[in-house]
Amino acid sequence: MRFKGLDLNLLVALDALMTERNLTAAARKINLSQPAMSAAVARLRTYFRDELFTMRGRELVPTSRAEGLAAPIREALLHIQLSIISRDAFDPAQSTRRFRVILSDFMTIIFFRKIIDRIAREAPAVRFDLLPFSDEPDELLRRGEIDFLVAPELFMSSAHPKATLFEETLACVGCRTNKQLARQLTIEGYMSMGHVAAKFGRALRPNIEEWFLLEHGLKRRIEIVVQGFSMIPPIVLDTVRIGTMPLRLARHFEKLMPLRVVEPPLPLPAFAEAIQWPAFHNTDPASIWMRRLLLQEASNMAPPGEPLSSRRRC
DNA sequence: AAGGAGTCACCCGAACCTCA
DNA sequence: TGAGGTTCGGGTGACTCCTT
Repeated sequence: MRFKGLDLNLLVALDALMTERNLTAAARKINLSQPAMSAAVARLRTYFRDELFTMRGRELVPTSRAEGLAAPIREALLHIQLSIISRDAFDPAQSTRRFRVILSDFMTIIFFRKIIDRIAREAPAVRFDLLPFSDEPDELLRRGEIDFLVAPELFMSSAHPKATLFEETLACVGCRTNKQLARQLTIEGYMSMGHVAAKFGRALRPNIEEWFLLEHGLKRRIEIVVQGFSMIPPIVLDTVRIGTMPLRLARHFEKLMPLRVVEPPLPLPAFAEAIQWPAFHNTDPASIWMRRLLLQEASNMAPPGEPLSSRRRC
């Protein structure tokens, strides 16, 4: 059977080959034998009039034509999966769905813990893979390899739908023994101290205060870079270093260790945390259910604690 | 009945490992 | 360090089965 001259099964084979980059593994993935997969590759080569894959040592390397075909094929297969195969109504109490979510340590501790507690009650068999920041979350959303990206809205592209969760502000933290934090923190004091800065992903992307400082031509002395905000409090303890982190997370750690949380001497902008999901999940009942739950919990978020002075919205 | 696609068995080349 | 054996992975031929 052919669709416009193309055997659609070949698209499944091509998708598996692009994922596995190994003919035998790709064959196993879609329940074919290795020779059958080899024959499928031959038919793909004939149809597309391109080598599609070449051998480099033991690695199967896609040609640019194969790279170009990969994304539309992935999207088409995901669309079939969501609109034809998984059309059953979503029942949270029975579902064994696994949600793959990229989010920061801040959002895991302050927000997602509540989600996990609630889901344990309402959907006990639902599972989560909470993943660290990737340098290409857009690509992962497009390929359907993650269900949600949870991040500051200003870092999100317009390529996928998104919704705002809640607003957050930044605070400076240091050890309670740090005398410079006992009085109001000045810009001079801020710039004179060593900083512990959180950066994300393999490319160590700067966070919001970094953007703000760069924009205003300010350069602080970063002595230690950590992969996540939750590393800042233990690193500044018993030192004269300071760090800048989300206020709610700072308040959380203030209860656990001798920290001092102070207002930054700069008008660091507040920022909105948001969720983003693949566009083809718009009608996926499980995704809709999860979005509703995330937004409900976000609207119930308590304010971050002692109000700091008013700030600009980012 | 014919043709296409599957499996099985085997071949070949590249990479890796071992040992003199 | 290089030769030879081993392993891994893709390709091919013969045969079978299924669909048209």
